[in-house]
Amino acid sequence: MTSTTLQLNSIFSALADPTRRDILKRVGKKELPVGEVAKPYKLTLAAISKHLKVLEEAKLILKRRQGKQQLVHASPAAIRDASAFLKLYEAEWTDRFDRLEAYLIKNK
Amino acid sequence: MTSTTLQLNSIFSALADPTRRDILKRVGKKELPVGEVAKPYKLTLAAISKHLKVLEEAKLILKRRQGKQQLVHASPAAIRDASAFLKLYEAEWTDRFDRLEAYLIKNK
DNA sequence: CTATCATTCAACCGATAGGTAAAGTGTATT
DNA sequence: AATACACTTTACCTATCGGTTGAATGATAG
Repeated sequence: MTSTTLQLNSIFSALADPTRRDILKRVGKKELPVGEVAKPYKLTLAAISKHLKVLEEAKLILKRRQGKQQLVHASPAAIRDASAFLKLYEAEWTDRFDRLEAYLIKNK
Repeated sequence: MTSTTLQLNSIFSALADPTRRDILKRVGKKELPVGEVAKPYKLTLAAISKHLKVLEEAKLILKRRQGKQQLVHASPAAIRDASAFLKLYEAEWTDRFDRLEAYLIKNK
């Protein structure tokens, strides 16, 4: 598999989990330490730490150490890749789909 | 969980598999019977049928029966939802990220 | 009706995902 | 040096995923 394929695999599977999408939303607005990231969820810190690892491996977030804390923020590159993938098909499919639907209605 | 959340879960996890992304790409160009969809892959028809079910449940494809065959085509609505989700954050994150990077470089 | 073609469903399997609890690591603080 | 704080890693559990084979279904052809 190409590296792009592997990247898309990890980006989309990272985005498939609602907790991770929510984390992403929050660290996109403001850089947060892991402890703060974890607060809204009724999950253990270990679970959040795992979610962050998945997001980091998909390059959707970056971490930097500041003293004892690890500060987390969203990284736009991966989101741009996923978004580009979807945009590529969006317009084309919409056109084809509209023509097909019109045809099916006409011949029903 | 809201229905939008559930939809995004199923859309992104459907897109996380490279075989499914490839199928999607092909049925976006041309409506194909299941047997044709299956041909390029070294998987059983049953496996492809499962992949199609996942895509259908995510509303990324639609099927219609024509005689013995089931014709498969891409449906743009779900792709638009996922694309909208990503676009929403793309610009915002890019801005924030650029400012943060500039700050970190200045203070390194 | 029966046979055949196109596809799906059911049962099963090994691997991966998401969660926990508990031990381990890195960085201040005293 | 010892303790505390902020995570991360490990070991484990259960559920889901992606695949297989083989039986079942739906639609047409003879």
